[in-house]
Amino acid sequence: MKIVWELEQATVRDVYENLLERRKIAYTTVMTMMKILEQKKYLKKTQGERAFVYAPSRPKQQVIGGMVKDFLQRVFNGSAEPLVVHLVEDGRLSGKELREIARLLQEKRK
Amino acid sequence: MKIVWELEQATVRDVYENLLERRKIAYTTVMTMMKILEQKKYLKKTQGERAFVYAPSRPKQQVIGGMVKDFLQRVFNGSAEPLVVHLVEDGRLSGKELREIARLLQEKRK
DNA sequence: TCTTTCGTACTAATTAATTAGTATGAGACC
DNA sequence: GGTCTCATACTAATTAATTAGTACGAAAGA
Repeated sequence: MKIVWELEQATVRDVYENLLERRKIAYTTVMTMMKILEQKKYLKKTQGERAFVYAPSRPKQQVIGGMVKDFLQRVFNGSAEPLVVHLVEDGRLSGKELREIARLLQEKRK
Repeated sequence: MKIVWELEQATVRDVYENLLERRKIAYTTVMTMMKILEQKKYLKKTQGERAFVYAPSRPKQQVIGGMVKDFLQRVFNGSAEPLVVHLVEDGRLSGKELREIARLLQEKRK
């Protein structure tokens, strides 16, 4: 999905070649995965010049939102606050990021 | 794991009965799972009165931290800030929680 | 036209995760 | 001692996810 989001639209070959740079994988494997993503309605395909062209069928934000929600449910029983606390306290956020978040909160709380 | 964390320590039967309240599951299934968790070093067992008693072998914070890190890596390429932004903007946080987080940030940035 | 290349559909092998059955033994109970 | 309950070890069935092979057709190139 990440790759298709990145490219906005892509053929199996596009994704295959992109993935190959990072790991050994068969062309048909990519095809199968993309077909499944299509069945699950994450991608939609249209007939291209030669091969099918796949494009995301749901906004990335929505998909990611769902994943975050699932994770939250599974690990934190659905509540977001402990996760934020964890992230803030964990030291993985730079000073700059912390400032941005603080600013965001200001906005939000108006 | 959640159940063992909750109880601090538990036998297979404890966990089994706890789970049964929420869904149908076989005793031996729970046993198998706990054995695997033990192999993976999430639980350690000691001989109890009759059955083995299992206890967490790693701090909950550490385990959850690992899960958060994995999720972050997979979904956000490892950066925490976009996730926090997402959580804050998503409307799943109450006013009270937002205030707490703001306060936390104050602390942090000192 | 013949051969090579590319793409798809269909099928299948492999691996991992989940769930559970069976044999067996130790102790409790009568 | 015989039997019932509970626990474990070992094995296995089921399901889901991942990865890939094969057959075949279209079309591009020589």
